[in-house]
Amino acid sequence: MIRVVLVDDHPVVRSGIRAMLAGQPDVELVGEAATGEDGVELARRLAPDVVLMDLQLGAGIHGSEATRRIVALGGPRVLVLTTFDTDADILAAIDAGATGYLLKDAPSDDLHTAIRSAAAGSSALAPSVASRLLGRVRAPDTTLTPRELEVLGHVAAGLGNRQISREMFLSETTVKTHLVHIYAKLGVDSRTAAVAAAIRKGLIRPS
Amino acid sequence: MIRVVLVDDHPVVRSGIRAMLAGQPDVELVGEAATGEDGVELARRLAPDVVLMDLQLGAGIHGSEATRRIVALGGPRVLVLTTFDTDADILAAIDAGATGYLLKDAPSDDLHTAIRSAAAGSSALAPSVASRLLGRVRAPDTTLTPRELEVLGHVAAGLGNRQISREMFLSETTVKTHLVHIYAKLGVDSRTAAVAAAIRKGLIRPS
DNA sequence: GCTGGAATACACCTTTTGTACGATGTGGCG
DNA sequence: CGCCACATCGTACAAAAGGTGTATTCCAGC
Repeated sequence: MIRVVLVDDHPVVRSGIRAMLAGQPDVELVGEAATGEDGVELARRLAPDVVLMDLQLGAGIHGSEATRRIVALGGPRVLVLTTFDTDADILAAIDAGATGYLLKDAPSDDLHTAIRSAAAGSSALAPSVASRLLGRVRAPDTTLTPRELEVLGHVAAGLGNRQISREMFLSETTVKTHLVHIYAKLGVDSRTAAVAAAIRKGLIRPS
Repeated sequence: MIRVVLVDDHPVVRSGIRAMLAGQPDVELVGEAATGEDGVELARRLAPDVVLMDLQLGAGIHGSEATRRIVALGGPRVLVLTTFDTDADILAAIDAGATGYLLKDAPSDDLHTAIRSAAAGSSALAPSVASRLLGRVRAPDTTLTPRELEVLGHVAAGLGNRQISREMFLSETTVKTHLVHIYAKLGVDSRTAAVAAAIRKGLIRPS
């Protein structure tokens, strides 16, 4: 029997996960918490096999910080739950020692298999997302320089080259040069396509 | 018995709402949909009393657009589900005829009372949103036509005008005409700025 | 049966953007 | 020191996008 603790600030999500796990004979939901602090405390006290951790907790410590503390306990594996796979802090959670991550809109089968492989200690990420994550982390040359990222941010904000040049105290030519490099690295050939690609890869945050 | 249809792209959320409604004697969940299109179709066919509508649907039409179409049917009341009450498009949903809105992190009691008051025809707006509604002057026509939304979606995907024209079986000039209208409605003057504005207003999905 | 929005389409012109050559300076590193 | 990535600027040209004006069709609403 795999003992699971769930940490999520949304009652709806907790209820949904609870319902999804209810039908599983080899999984038992032993505790729920709405905040990171409570989650850490619960993990310490109940020593579950797996902790399902939401990243965007409304109040208190962030999910990745809670993950770090739970991993430090030594026992439980942490599976990160997140709404968007474009989320930049998935990497932070992995870095904090999360065993894997799951999209909240994943079908319930993915949830079950992910829990089981996490409990089994396999540090492999969920199959459906593993390739995407790996592709993002070690993609060929998607490493934009700081300056290029800055330019890309302004492009995504809808600024033209001249506006960007003024904003960054550059000549328009330099902005263009940066853009050429950005296009090459992202494999696109227009500013709008670059924004689309950057959002898809989580290089910039849409807001 | 209040008949309810649920529209949300997240299986976890659907499962959670379903579990929350299961214990209610006077509420019956008669249908679920994962996309706006399916939701509209379901509302048309089942003629429920209340439709629970998520705003951020992963693919297809936006929740506010689905709300508009369902309200146009005449029968069902639409109760909007949203993750953050800072969401800009709550107003769009209210404008589209939603009876009220509900935060996803609301306790289950709130959900039940909101459903009942929606079914009774009275609107359930949280104070914070109500005040913002009062303080806001009528936004100048940000309602894009379906065709314009379609064009905007392709623009956000990074396509050029010619590619869009081929994709939609149009002439390039027609695409341009649509874009001119889109720019006017969004208050911008370039395709990239339009994408930025559309993402900020939740008109299109980033990913 | 008229009005008006939506969708379609074109011409003409200006501005912006992308591309293709360059070029210089700086800082880190083997 | 020499190499290289990064950042900076230039000119010139081609392609794409944006701006303005006009026009037709269709369909819904008054």
